[in-house]
Amino acid sequence: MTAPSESSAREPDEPAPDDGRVRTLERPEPATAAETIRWGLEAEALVTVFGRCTVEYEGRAASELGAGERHLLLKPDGGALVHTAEGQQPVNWQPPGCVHAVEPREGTLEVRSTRSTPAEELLVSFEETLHVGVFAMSEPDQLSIVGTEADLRERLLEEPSLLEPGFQPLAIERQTPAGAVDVFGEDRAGRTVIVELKRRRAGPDAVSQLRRYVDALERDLHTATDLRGILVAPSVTERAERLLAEHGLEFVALEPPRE
Amino acid sequence: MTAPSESSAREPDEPAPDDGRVRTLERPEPATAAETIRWGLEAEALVTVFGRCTVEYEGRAASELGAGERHLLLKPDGGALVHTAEGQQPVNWQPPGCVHAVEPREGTLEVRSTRSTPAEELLVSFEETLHVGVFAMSEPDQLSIVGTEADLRERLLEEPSLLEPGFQPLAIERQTPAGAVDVFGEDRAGRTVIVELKRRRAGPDAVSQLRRYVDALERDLHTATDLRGILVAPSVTERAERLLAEHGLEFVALEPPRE
DNA sequence: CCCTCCATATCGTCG
DNA sequence: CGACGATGTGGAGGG
Repeated sequence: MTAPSESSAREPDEPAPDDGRVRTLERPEPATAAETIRWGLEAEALVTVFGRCTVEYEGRAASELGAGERHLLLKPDGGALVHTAEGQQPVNWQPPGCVHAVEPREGTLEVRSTRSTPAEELLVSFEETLHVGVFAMSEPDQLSIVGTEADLRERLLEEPSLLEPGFQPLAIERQTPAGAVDVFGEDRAGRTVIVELKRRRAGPDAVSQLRRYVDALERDLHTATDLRGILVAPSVTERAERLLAEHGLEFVALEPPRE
Repeated sequence: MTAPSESSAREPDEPAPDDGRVRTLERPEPATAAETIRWGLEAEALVTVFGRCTVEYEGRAASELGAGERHLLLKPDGGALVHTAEGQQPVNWQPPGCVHAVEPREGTLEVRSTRSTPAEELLVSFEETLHVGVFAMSEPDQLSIVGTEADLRERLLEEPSLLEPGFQPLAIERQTPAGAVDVFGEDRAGRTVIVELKRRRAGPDAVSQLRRYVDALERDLHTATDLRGILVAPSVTERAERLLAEHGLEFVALEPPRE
């Protein structure tokens, strides 16, 4: 890795400038790193550690990862993420709510994150600590998102004829012995209609889900003949389409709104 | 945020030491930041940007996020992750395979990640760039993990009597019109057995899946009476248990091995 | 807590 | 590239 311009010299352990929101260490000694990381976690900051490390996990499953350069993210809510060069998902992690413990140990820096229910532990051992970053975070801002299944449901409720002329929605999340139905209503002829919504192309799972609700409601209402199940999604896979036909279920193409 | 020890002064834009594996910038100008980030991406390094920014996404859905301090991770494989103080998941992201573009623009630093199929774009606009990090990553190391569904299957195949005395596995991933069956075999009486495995407590979804396979194979083999469907998992939920009973399916408790 | 289900799910594998 | 199912799925909402 060749730098694009000249680098200034700064001794190991010498902290980078602290403007009150960022603090960094370059190649710190384990003891120095541990002190700064603990301080950052105490201050509810986001802490990063980059270096050569091994990772061990034990809990719902168990895993081992040999030595390599990794990027560790410690969140103020107790979450931990270990990222490698590849993949959107962290190679190892710990969910929010964990307790982070940082200890220098035999020349290495050990970061241990633990929780109970379920009992889980993540251990990241840095044999080389190349960078520590402490970043002051702002209060969380609300993410606004459109194009979800809830948006698709709103679209259908605002314009029920998108399902078919004469459709009348009567309830959302109506309970059945098999779970809650997305949209429950009646068609023009007064027949009960059960709608299962999917925000994207639907597969066999979606059909099974719809089938469960229809079965449950047929048993519950003893009205086997006058019950329709309709899958609403942008499209269906071929196997899903066959499953729908086999069980007398229907499909209506509809996309979630984009605004 | 009060530092645990004295900070040295370093001017903005003055790069931190470059030992060939880490390079950082503190409070860089947008143009300087863009240059270093481009250089880092070019070098297949992992690049981080911390600062105050807004985030916009448009693609499979669409989202907006107001200004706040966030941590951006740009991966050499083309992935992007925007992390806030909270949550294990990034608040916004882009999967691997994207093209990252970095531009200074009207006093801000814009990072844009795009891909096609599906067409998606993520735009992170930093109104304040507080830190840039460039980290040289090692080649990926294999993660070894135990306790998966595959491990549970191996356990069952090595000791078929764990299902029941006399069980004989005949195939794994046997194809049916509804998909592949986890384990396919015969019981002591010569009846066909379909096994669906779950590494953790099983819910209604797992029962539906098993039911689909049993239905498909009954139609395919025309042997409605001599076909058994067995769900193998550490445990089942109450609703799943009722669904199993309703459809004449069975349950056997078994956990994935831990070593 | 458990249960249930959505997700810009992501990821691997297979056709 | 699409389909299909596993995931240490995570996260939200309800009981």
